[in-house]
Amino acid sequence: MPSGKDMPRSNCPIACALDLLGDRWTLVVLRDVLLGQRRTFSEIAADEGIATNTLTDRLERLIEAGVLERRRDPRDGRSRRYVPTESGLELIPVLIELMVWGNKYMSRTVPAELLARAVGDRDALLAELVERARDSDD
Amino acid sequence: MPSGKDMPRSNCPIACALDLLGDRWTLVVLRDVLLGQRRTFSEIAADEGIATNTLTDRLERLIEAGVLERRRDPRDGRSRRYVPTESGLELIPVLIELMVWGNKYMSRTVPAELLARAVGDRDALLAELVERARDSDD
DNA sequence: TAAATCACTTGTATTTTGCAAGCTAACCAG
DNA sequence: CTGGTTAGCTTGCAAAATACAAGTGATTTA
Repeated sequence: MPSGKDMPRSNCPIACALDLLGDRWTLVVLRDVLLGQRRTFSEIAADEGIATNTLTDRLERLIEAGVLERRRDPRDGRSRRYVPTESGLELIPVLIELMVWGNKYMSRTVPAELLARAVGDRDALLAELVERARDSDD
Repeated sequence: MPSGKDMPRSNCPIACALDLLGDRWTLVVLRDVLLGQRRTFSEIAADEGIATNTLTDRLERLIEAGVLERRRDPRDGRSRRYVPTESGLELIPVLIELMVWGNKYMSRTVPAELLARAVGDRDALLAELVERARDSDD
C-alpha cells in the first residue's frame, strides 16, 4: 500500500508492459491514436463503445506512463489532443503484430494491402506509420 | 444472446484479438507456455501470483479459442500439459514486441543476448522460439 | 444570448478478479 | 492396501474494475 502506484507484479518486461497495457481498452485507445489518427476525446470515444469514465482513466494512465501527451487544440479551446511520445510510437509494432494475428485468427477486415505490407514489407510500413503518427503531432 | 460466447465488440482485428488477449493475465500465461516452457497448471500458477480460478478460466478460454490444447501427461495421470497450437505459436511475435518495448520502457531484466537478437536478428530468433515451443509438444 | 459541443465527473449497477478454503482423482511410501 | 501428498481444479465471498446514465462547466457557434 505504500507507493502512489501499485508495484509491478514482477520485473519481467512482458508482465510490466501488461501492467500498463493489459486490459480490454488501453491498446484499442492506442490503436486509435497511433494507427487511426483519432486524437481527441470524442473521436476516440465514438469509435468503439468505451465508457467515457474508462476512457478518461486510460488516457490519464497513458499520460502518466509517458506514452501520450495532452495538448490544447489552438483552434478550439474546448478540445484536447492526445499525441504519442517516442515511447508511444514504439508501440506500433505491438499493434501491427496483434493486427496480423487477429486478422488471421479472429477477424478478416484489414485492408488486404495493409496486411500484405505488414507481412511482406514490415520495416517500410513501420517507418511510414511512425511518420504519419508523428506528423500530426503539431 | 444467440451464440454461446459474447459477440466481438467490433470487427477490427486488433479489438477482436483483445477480446481474447486483452486482460491482465492471458498474455502472461502465453508467455509461460510459449517462451518459458512452463506447461502444467502448477508450473504456470507458481510463476506469478495468478489466482487459480483465474488461471482455470484463462486456460479454458485459450483452449476454446484454439490457441492451446490440453493433453494428459502419460507419465502422471494427475497432470495435464497445455501445449500451443499453430495459432498459438503465431502469438510469439506479439510477445516479442511486448518484451522489447517493456524492456525499454518499463523494466530491464531481459538477458542482453535475447534482447539483442529480438531486435537485430528477429527472424532467426522467431524461428528458433517456434521450434523450441513446438518440440516439447509430444 | 441561447443552443450546441467538448471533455470530463458523479452516481449506481453489473462484471471481473483476488483470496482462502475445500475437494477429487492419481501417485507414492511403508 | 492404507494413509499422506500432489495436481488440478471448484466454491464462496470480498474487493476492484467496468458499464451505463445522467449531469457539469467551459467554450464555441448560430
